[in-house]
Amino acid sequence: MDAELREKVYDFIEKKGLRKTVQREAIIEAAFSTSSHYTAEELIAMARRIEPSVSRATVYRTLPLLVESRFLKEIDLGKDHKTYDPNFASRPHHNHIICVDCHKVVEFEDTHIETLEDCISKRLGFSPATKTIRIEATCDNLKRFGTCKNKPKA
Amino acid sequence: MDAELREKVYDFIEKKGLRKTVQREAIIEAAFSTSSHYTAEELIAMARRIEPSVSRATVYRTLPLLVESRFLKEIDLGKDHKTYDPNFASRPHHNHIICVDCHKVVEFEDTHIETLEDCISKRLGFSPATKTIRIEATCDNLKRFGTCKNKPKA
DNA sequence: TTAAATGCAAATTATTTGCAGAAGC
DNA sequence: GCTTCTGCAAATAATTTGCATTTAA
Repeated sequence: MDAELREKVYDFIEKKGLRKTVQREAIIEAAFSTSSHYTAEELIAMARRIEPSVSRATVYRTLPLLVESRFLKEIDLGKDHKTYDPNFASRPHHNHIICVDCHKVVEFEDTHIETLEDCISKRLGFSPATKTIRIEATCDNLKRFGTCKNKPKA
Repeated sequence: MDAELREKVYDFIEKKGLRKTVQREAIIEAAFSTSSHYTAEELIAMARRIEPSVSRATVYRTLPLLVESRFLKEIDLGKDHKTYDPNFASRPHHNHIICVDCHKVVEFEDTHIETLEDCISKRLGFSPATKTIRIEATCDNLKRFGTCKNKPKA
């Protein structure tokens, strides 16, 4: 986990008047030591590798805190469960494109989209805040081979 | 409900080899007789006003069919439940901007965004399909008055 | 010392499913 | 008549919560 980020996260914790517990430390460490997206359940497993006493409840209670801190973001990949993306600390403006078939997710940034969204928000009488763009598309594998690697049987 | 749309929906039903039942008719009628977004639970209530025998299970079984037909779309408003938007039949390319505080939702269309997304998709090796844009922002009421009408107490 | 945080297990909420009877084609 | 659909009620899955206990500050 990036040292600078770690410091920022603990600053946030402290400013909120929250306590530094071994469980929270483990969860934070786990949450930001990967660049992969994960579910709450997966984070429990990762945190327990660092500190086995971490309970499901504590992870579920810590996740909203991290989301509130803005270092972690809840993203919608169209699944039944929430997915978390730890990469907003380093790239606050990225978006996701998802293959409708193999569910491959690619992150991207684009300044034009940023600008455009600002314009649109203002035009509609809003002050832009968080933006979520999700493009669902067909990846090249599907186009070329009629199927992609991980295409579910369904 | 728009007559043209009704015909298209029943075409879809028929092409899939599905049967036309009173319950399905009521659900379809309810689903497309409003331009408001709704939850499954709300659709149950609306459909029952037309045909009281409609059960929860049938609504939950019919919703994925309508989504598959592309006339209804599941949208993510950041709630714990799914939200459905019946306006994609008339405006297939619209997007949503949501006030982070009062949860007001405004629909908008923008050709530039369309174009930009096509470019981005292709650049990343995808063929554009469904696009979801959700902008979370602060609405003017909040900016002006420090609060918006429906701001939850939380 | 004392308020906040934890683990556990039970509760909640949205959604899904098995099954026996009803109904479309 | 043969399937597909339906309602019901029970099952599931993700997440939340109450409470007694532990722990950080």
